[in-house]
Amino acid sequence: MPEGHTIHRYARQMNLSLGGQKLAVTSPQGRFEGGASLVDGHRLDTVEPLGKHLFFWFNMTARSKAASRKAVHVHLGMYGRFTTQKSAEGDVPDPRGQVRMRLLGHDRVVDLNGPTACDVMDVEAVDTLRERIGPDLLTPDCDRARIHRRILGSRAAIGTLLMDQSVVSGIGNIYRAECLYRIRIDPRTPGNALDDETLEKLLDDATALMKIGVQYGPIRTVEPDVFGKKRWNQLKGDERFWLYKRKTCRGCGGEVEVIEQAGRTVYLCPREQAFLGIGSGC
DNA sequence: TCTTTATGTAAAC
DNA sequence: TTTACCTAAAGAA
Repeated sequence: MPEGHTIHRYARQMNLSLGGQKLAVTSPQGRFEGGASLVDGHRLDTVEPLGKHLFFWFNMTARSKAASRKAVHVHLGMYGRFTTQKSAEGDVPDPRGQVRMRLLGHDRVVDLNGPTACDVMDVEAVDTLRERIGPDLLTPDCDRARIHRRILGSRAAIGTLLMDQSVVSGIGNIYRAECLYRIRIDPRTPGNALDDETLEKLLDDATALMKIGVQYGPIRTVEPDVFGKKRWNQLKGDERFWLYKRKTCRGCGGEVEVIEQAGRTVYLCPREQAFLGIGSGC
């Protein structure tokens, strides 16, 4: 389920299972053979998450040269996923499906299937890419002020802005709909109709929800205390949400409205979510 | 078992 | 604005 929380979760897992090790890097499927051979046999320093992107930083130190770094850049897109399995010498599991990249460490093997992007980048190329990616709410040094400037200075709809990865990175279609419902703002509200305080509340809520996502995996936007923790852990499908993909709103029981913004389906509650700005309340 | 749909983005029109 | 990428889960039959 790749929204930003999944990326942070993977980074955490893979730093634990592969970080600091020299890895055998291959492309069982073949589509990443060239890239894999560049980093094969090198040490994985760290796995860095940024929005919906992951960077596997390899130490490329050559015998006679100063240290250099290269990154395998991965974007999962809609279908991509990593799977981690145990492995031992002489007992490495067969790749399942179309495995673009396989990372083999001391006792774990990580397979990457179905990514949108998987390529090797040097430091400069990563810096260029970084410029296109807005602050990540899950990053400790997240530049909230920059997000405020972009949103409060834009006439575009808040629902569109939240999905624009150059404005704020990591939020996907589920968190967008659910956060806007939770603070009761209509997704069509222009960014510049919000005030500082409301926007801060929105970003705080998104951050809190995504942190829960990093901890548990599947997205849940309903508070644990509504159900009791045991039940909460077992919520499935649209039970986990207020609105997303639901026919009725969990809050008021009314019909959920479905619209489209920037080519993606948005769910909203027309009774509870307020449209702010010109024309509201008239 | 088959068909539809999706948490995303970039390229093509 | 639409299509393509590529995979698996969910829904329909």
